[in-house]
Amino acid sequence: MIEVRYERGVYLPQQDFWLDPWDAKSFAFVSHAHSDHIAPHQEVIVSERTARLMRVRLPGSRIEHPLPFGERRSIRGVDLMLLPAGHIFGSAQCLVFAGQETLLYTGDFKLRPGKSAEEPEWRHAETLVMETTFGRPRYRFPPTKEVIDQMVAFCVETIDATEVPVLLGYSLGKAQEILCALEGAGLTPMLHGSVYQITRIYEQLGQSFCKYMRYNRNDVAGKVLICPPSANRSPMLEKIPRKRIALISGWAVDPHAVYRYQVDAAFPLSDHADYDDLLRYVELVQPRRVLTLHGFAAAFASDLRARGLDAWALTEENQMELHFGRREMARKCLPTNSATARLPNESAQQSEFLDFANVGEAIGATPAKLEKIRLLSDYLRGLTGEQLPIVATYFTGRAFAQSDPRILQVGWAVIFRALQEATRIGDSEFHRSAGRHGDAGKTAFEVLDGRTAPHPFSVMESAELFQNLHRARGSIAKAQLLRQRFSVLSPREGQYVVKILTGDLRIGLREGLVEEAISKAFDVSLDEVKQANMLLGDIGRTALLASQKELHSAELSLLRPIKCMLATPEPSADAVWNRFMEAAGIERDQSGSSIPGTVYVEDKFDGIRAQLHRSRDSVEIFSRDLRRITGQFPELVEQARRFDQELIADGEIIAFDKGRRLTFFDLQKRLGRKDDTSDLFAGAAADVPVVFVIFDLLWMNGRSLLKTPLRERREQLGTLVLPPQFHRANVTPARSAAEIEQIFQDARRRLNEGLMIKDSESFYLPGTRGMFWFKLKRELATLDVVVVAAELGHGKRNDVLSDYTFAVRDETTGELLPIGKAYSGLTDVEIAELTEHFKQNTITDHGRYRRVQPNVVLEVAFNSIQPSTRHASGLALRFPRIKAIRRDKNVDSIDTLQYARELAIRSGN
DNA sequence: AGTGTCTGCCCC
DNA sequence: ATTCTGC
DNA sequence: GCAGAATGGGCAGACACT
Repeated sequence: MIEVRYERGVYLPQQDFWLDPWDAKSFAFVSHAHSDHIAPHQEVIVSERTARLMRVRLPGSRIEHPLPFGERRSIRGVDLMLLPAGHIFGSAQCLVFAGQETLLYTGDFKLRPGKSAEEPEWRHAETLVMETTFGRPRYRFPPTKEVIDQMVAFCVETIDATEVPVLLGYSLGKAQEILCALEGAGLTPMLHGSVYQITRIYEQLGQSFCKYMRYNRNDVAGKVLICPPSANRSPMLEKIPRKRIALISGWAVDPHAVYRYQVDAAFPLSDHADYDDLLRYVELVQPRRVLTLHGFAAAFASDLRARGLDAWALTEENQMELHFGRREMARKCLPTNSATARLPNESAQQSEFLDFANVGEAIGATPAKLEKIRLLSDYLRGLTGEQLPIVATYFTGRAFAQSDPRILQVGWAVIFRALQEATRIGDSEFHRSAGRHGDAGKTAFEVLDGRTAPHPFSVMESAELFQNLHRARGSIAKAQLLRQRFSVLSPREGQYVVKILTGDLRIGLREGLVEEAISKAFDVSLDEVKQANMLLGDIGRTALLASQKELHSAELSLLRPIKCMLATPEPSADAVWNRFMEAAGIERDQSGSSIPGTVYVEDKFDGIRAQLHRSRDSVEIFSRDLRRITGQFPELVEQARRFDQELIADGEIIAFDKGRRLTFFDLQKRLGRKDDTSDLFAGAAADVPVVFVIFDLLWMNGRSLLKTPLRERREQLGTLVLPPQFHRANVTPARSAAEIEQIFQDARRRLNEGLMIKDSESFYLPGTRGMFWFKLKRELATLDVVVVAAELGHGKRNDVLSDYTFAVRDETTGELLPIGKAYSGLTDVEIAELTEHFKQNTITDHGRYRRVQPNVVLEVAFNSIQPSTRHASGLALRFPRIKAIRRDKNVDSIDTLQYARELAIRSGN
């Protein structure tokens, strides 16, 4: 086989011949005239057209051998032939003959036909040396015509909006391809100077184009600007106020290309072969050996080996997709490992918060979880120790850590007010924008766009902003602070400030994926990260510890809350039992151990999940989301001091008086109430007495019980002496689905909402909703109701009527009285159908909200029903959800107000 | 002072 | 809380 | 199976408005 080496260019030592070397050599083949290829070699082999282009781009003297395509020649003892490569005008492949052996070097090439490059040709060769810029399966380009149509549509729309379309493509090759693509679309291209110059040379070489103009800054209106990518963010373009920029490149298929390259649109028109064409080319050439270079060389070689070919990468530069346009740009492009790689010549000032927002956009743009994690971890890795905890917290949609007691007291009203004042937009326009999106973040982006004077916003400044918002008293002061900031933020930054304020990032990434990104970024185990985050309740601090490899310093300790174990809902005793059988079956297969046969059944309590920490001299109570609620239950704290042991107990606080369980409704009355510690037993505590029902023991006398089976935990719990106002949850063992069902029926008779069913051998798994605890609930009753109004949803449901107000009939007057609203329970398809129906059955249209003909009957389920002033019926449902669309019923057969009242009375409310 | 509006990692 | 959806 | 998004009602508290 012909020997091949690689050293900043392909080298054939037996022939002493270089192929596309970066540095000046005595004798080399130059495949095409891109500037990175045309070093001042002494003697070159080129195609005739490349020779012409090269003379313009690299003046000076050298020995040239301009060869026609398809003719075999011998030059300086090298036996070779050039073939068209289809990459750009004049681009060539080089076929080298050595005895019986041949080697085909592709240079840059593509197979799909272009309008300004020759048709590619190929020959069989034993060795194929090929470029693999797009050697990954995700780079499959759509049909060229489709891309061109999109590109033309982009230009037309932009001009219609009286803005200037700017298309970015290399001045040699890509720009001319774009020019050809625009032919016949009725558009007038205007060429950047460097593009103009090259295009003229093309014309001298016999290529013809549609009519075009040279760039003239006073005449851009209605034209399509074609510029090299380096012009993005350049002073020239900055002078054009209203423009939309599109990148024309194979990298456009990356879902986050728009954010990475800071453009408004991106179209995948490439002069390189895509993944499928790379594979196809290998099949056409039928080589015995393949050597890959550029782009994803290693990955592509590995794919070929998986197909049984002898294939190896000549370089290991696998990061090329980060350097836009590879070699041509690589020299000018800053090296970067971040997801925010930018085109060269970016404006000098950089905003850290904009980086953060752009990473968020990139994460939101890809649906793939692993890609999200990769983007985030790359970004986190590049942050300072000061920034890291702040930004990690932002990515969970919070301004402050979970365990941080600070709250912002900033909601929609304050945000909208601040936006409106910052932009001085009139009410009607503002509400039109807000109404169109149903998403505060998007509204912020839209209204801020072009109405602010952005300047850089650092991560630390953003932390100060949130701190100040927290400190400010009153919605007016908060709105004022926000307004000041909005007016100096870019729209994207404003959008992300709003996203954090509303706690809704909506980029398909929440705490779980942030944990994974931290694990990946700092090369620590995911378990350790989760463990530390659970213990600290602070993802930012967790990230910082991870970066310092200090995660082990977080430990389970008394007086620091841990996440609680959750139960998976199941609709029937059979379903629950089957789950246990499945789990036991799997376990038996693996370990040979026997099925436990017995599960623990407890009442499900309708109160507040709570965690009691009792140390030698203090007591704390935490809610299920780790908030400290000690102050709300002073009498429980007082009683808890009587425990003999130090312990952490898991349980439920329920309203309880005179030996009788009260409802959640009763408990709620004292929940938000502020307690006056000087008057412990006077107010709220006396009003609504509570008890703490303990059902699990997590820690006792210095020992963690998390990895002790439930059976043993319950045994220990059984030995505790309980102070007044502390109860122990009863456990009933069950050995079959029928037994569970029996216990469930009993619970029902006691008007209990359901059961908890637990694997007696399971460990306590904080924060997980696993296959060890289940909850069994069933509706007491359902109501048949009729929809009287429909509203547009939010986020991705912004265009559908997904939110329904429904009514029952008052028998005495015949009136339809609203009793609740629901969205939950319908599939997207059903929502789409109902949207269509309601649009055609609208009585009055108030924009986002419309009253509709009462002709759709829903069966709704609910957790409880109680008196309320919210709806005209005087009743309200807790956790309403749609069970079914009752197409078999009409408005005459819905349930009555009288029946609903009966249900409310029967359930004790 | 009385009423109305908004908010809450609200609680479920 | 609940439910559906995409991975 | 998991994680995420998009939805429900109700209370007390804090402030704004009149």
